[in-house]
Amino acid sequence: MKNIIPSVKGTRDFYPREMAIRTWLYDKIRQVSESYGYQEYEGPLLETVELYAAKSGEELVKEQSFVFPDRSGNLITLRPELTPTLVRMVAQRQGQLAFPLRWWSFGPFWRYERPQKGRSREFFQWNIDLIGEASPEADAEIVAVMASFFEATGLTPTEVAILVNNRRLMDRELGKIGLTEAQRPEAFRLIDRRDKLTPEEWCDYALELGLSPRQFDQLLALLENLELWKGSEELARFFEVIAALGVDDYVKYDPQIIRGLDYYTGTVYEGRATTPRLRRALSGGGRYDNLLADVGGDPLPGTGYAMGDVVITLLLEDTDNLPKDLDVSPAPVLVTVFDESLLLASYKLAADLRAAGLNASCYPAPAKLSKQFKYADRIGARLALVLGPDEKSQGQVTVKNLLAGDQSIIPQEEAPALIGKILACKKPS
RNA sequence: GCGGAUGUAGCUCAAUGGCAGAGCGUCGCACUGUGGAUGCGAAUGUUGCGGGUUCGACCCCCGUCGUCCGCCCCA
Repeated sequence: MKNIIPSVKGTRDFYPREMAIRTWLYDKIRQVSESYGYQEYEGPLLETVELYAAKSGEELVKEQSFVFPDRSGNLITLRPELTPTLVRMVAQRQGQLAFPLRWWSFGPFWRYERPQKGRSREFFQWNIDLIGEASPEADAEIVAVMASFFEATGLTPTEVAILVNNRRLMDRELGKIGLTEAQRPEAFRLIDRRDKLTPEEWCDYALELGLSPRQFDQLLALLENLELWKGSEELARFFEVIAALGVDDYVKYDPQIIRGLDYYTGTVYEGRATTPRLRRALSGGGRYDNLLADVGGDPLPGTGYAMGDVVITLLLEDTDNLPKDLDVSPAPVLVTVFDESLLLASYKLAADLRAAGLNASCYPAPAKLSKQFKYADRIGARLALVLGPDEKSQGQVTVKNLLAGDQSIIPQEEAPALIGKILACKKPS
């Protein structure tokens, strides 16, 4: 392989096989989202840097985004997340939209990070949000959509879990053990990082924040307390609704879930793979009640999450839940070209088939039939048609079933109807 | 941004510092009107790139780029 210009670092090429998987995933997402009454939308892939500068995490826009000047010197960002765009779109038409708003989207995003397993610089992300409803029911519904997606793709509660916590609850509990309001955001960060540090490092970090040894012990106890949610009316109601929606197998309380983004205000949740081979975050989100007001809209509560395509696809592959029969050959019929003098007749036959609504391709040039049959086999065609001198003189065409190996000769004018009938029979598999 | 591996034919990988190979795939033929099987044959390389050491480098050293695996961060 020489002199081939390399692809941009961290991007992926979707060959037909991978593209079929991506389309399959998109279809699943659409199916689940729409089953709950959510509408598809899409925003621009390019945004001004200002849109993210206001909120998001500092690091997300400063260090992890693709930002570059356009020809007039304005700084353009390849979107690293969708929520700011969503919030803008809602704020712009706040008076015209019907609330509560249920919207979903699936599209590309970019983050300037070091690529590795489960992470690329260009990825696809499912976003789904419920805006205009502040109740725990709204959070529960959104979490139920996530659970339904797992269920629809064959992932079981032993393979994935949705961990839930509530920032208001944690804020209150931190207050109870004597942390000042100024200390609490840092304490959130501390909790968020617990899994990423050794117990010693974590303890040092805690003491650095000014926690007393007694407070440290109290914090530890807090994070071990799986009953903590019972002290939150919001979460108590949330779990009731989750049970009513029939997805409680997937949803668990976890006092350690905090989430990194600064704009979350209430219930937060995270979909995790729990299989030993792949213990990673699949999706994450939460309630953001101040975001609309922050960008200049009237106050509106919202809740929603995002799921990237990379890790979920890895997990689905790992758990053997990717479909095996993805059809990468849209044209089940290949018309062969016998020789130069019959090329146009073959082209016309293929056109007749297409006019009848069948997907058909025609070999583009005369070639040995063995070569054309081999090609038909390679592209996964089910039928190969031969229009040679014998057939032509009789007004007929040979139809060979490539799976069964048998063939028959049929009148050419009946070919579209008969072939349609053959293809309508279930695929022998 | 930090650490560790790795880079040889289209793919998967061999080759102790001494002629750069195999399997699979591709192409051709057996089979000038029929694919998936079989047999025979053929093509394919600046060993990522640039330096260095050496009589001699795929092999050792330095640099660089890509990829992979961790960390950071996140989806």
